[in-house]
Amino acid sequence: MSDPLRQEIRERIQNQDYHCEKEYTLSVISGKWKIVILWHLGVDGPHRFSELQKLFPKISHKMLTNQLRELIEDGIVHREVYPEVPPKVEYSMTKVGMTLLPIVEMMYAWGLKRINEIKQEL
Amino acid sequence: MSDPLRQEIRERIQNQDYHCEKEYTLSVISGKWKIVILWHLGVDGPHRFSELQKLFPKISHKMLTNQLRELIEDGIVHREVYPEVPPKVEYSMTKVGMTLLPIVEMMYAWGLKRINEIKQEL
DNA sequence: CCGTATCCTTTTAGATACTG
DNA sequence: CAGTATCTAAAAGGATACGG
Repeated sequence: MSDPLRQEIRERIQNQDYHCEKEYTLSVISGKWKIVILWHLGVDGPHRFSELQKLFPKISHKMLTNQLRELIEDGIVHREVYPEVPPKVEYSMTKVGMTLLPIVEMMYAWGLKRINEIKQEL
Repeated sequence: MSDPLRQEIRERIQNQDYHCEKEYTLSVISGKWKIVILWHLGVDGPHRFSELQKLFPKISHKMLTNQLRELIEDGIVHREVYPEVPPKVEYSMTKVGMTLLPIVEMMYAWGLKRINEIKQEL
């Protein structure tokens, strides 16, 4: 397992600690590569593991595996294994995952606006 | 400095790498305590350092300092020092910071809905 | 092709003590 | 009261090798 924030939030939910709704959402989308993964899966459709690797050349094998596993655990991403040789595995957004897209889009819009403001200031 | 994601995104912006708008937004609000800090400053108004400490008993002094400094660097939070003895320092949301609140609110709504769904499944 | 396990280096964050 | 510096323990993440 990786992210301790995720762990803690999940424990708090188990313990009926209901003051962490925002943190829960953040814990789902935090992680260096998660929103770009969500973006590609949500907008462009399903991707194989190796396709994601090509999209993000700098991500390590281990990191990609971890990010995907956490997204699956959180019900955001679905993993489909095709019984072929060599194996084929496809990752796609779940219904729940799709409901996150508006937030990602708002984040995109805010970031775009803010980056432009920063450029003005330089 | 702390968060390497923040560092990297800032470098990419400096280098005119404009494919990181979503990541920029995420980098601003990520950090274990930032959204709760934003929530309190945005909804309840300015707070002193010691007041924030009382709100989050588990946060360490160092962590709170770091989170606040990063939020200030990103133009989200304003720091006002009053020339008194003993010193009084107040933190408040900037105009830019206030524009983040709708995203935080969406995250709250999504988290609330999702946590309830998860409870149903148990 | 896809995923896991191990090793090892780097980074993180708490505790503590100190300054204006 | 507010903030900094140092030290230390824990954790993350890359590289690599191996298994299905």
